[in-house]
Amino acid sequence: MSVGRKRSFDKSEALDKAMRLFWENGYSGTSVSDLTEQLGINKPSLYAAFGNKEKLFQSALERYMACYAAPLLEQLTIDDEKPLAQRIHHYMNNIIELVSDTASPKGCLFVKSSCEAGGTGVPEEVTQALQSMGLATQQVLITLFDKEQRLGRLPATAEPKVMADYLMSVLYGISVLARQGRPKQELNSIIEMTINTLSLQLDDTEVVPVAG
Amino acid sequence: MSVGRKRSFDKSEALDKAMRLFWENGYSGTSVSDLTEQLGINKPSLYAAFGNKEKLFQSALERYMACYAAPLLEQLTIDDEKPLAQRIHHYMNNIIELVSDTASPKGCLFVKSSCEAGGTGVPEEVTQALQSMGLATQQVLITLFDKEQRLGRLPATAEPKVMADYLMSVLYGISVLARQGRPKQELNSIIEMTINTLSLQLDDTEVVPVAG
DNA sequence: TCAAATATGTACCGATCGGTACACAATAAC
DNA sequence: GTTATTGTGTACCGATCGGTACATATTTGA
Repeated sequence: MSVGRKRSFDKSEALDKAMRLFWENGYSGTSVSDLTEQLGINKPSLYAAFGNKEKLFQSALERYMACYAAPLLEQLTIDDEKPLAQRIHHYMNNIIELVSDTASPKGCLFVKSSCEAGGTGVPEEVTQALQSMGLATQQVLITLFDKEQRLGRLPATAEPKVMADYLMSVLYGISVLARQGRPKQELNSIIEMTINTLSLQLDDTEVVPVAG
Repeated sequence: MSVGRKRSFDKSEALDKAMRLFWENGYSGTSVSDLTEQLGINKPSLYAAFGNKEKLFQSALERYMACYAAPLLEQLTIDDEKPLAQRIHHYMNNIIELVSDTASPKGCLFVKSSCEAGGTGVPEEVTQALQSMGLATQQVLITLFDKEQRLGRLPATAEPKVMADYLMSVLYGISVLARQGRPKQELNSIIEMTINTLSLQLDDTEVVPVAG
């Protein structure tokens, strides 16, 4: 065992509470006093356990991606016996559940943080971490579409990168709408149109408008 | 004429600078000292001219919507001799120019503020104003699609509200991607897929040319 | 039992926060 | 000129910011 006094709080639970605070109020909108009050611990304990406000935010962000975003993305890429359109539909449904869940703050912590980042209010390292996460997600989607294309499930004319960016933009937009308070039902109707677009890329027999 | 000493600065120019500061750093990320320093005026002058930080932000937000968002939306709804798909393509192009303009902060002030709002860091009145603005924009788009449908340019099965929400989600997502630093060229490719989706609603059989 | 190591609680640090009191400067009506 | 009115500049307010010094409380290893 380790030497010294035992920590009197659950570090994982504390990190979860911190994540939700940042999720609700953002990086600049969440003070260290807010955190210590909500986590039920003192400042020295917080700084000893998590470093400082910036590192705590980084940890909270990583927890969010690992616990919320990554599992959905993994399910999308792994479960490959079902048709791609069906998996994307399911994926988008899960995202909408996440960003409009009444038990959590509205919207997506990653999208919210990405919008807040870039200015002087957010440390440069955080901005860079967010950018890396965004590009990593994009790469996963590109790899997915690329694989489907190699398997002959997408026409040779399909562009995996464009499809990935398109899907991300719709999902990001849905997160913003959810943050604005739009009900889940309204967001769900957006899925259908998106699937239609991607279905065009999935099936050649559909009518595909071509620029001319 | 009015009595008293003349204001030594241009109120409109000052509001423009304030808007850009909020656009770059957000509401919580922008301090009154940041504002006075950038605007080149003293605190009492700022408070006399704009009330307080919250009212200044409201004014900056209204200026943004009036000078940037509204003109593009108006052009979309007024210029009705061209095909709808073409007008939407042009509208989305304009939005991308706006959110990735090198002369302004990346992204959209409205989207950024909407994501920041909802928590304790942003005054309740600001959150409500943002919500109203979002619903107003949605209503303009719904009215547009509704009108096109009544004119027989959209099939009776089209759902104006769903189309409006879909378009807004893509545009919001594009703003987030722009804030993350994605280059303009990558964002432009998203337009094509979106137009394809909306073209399905426009015409089931005819090929709709998509010109840049 | 005692020393080393780690956590907690209090109390505090300098800096900055949003906002203002007050003296003074400028302008217009009389 | 006088007076009323309005903007400017300085200097400051209490509150809060992120962060820490230090004494005390536990815990393990020796």
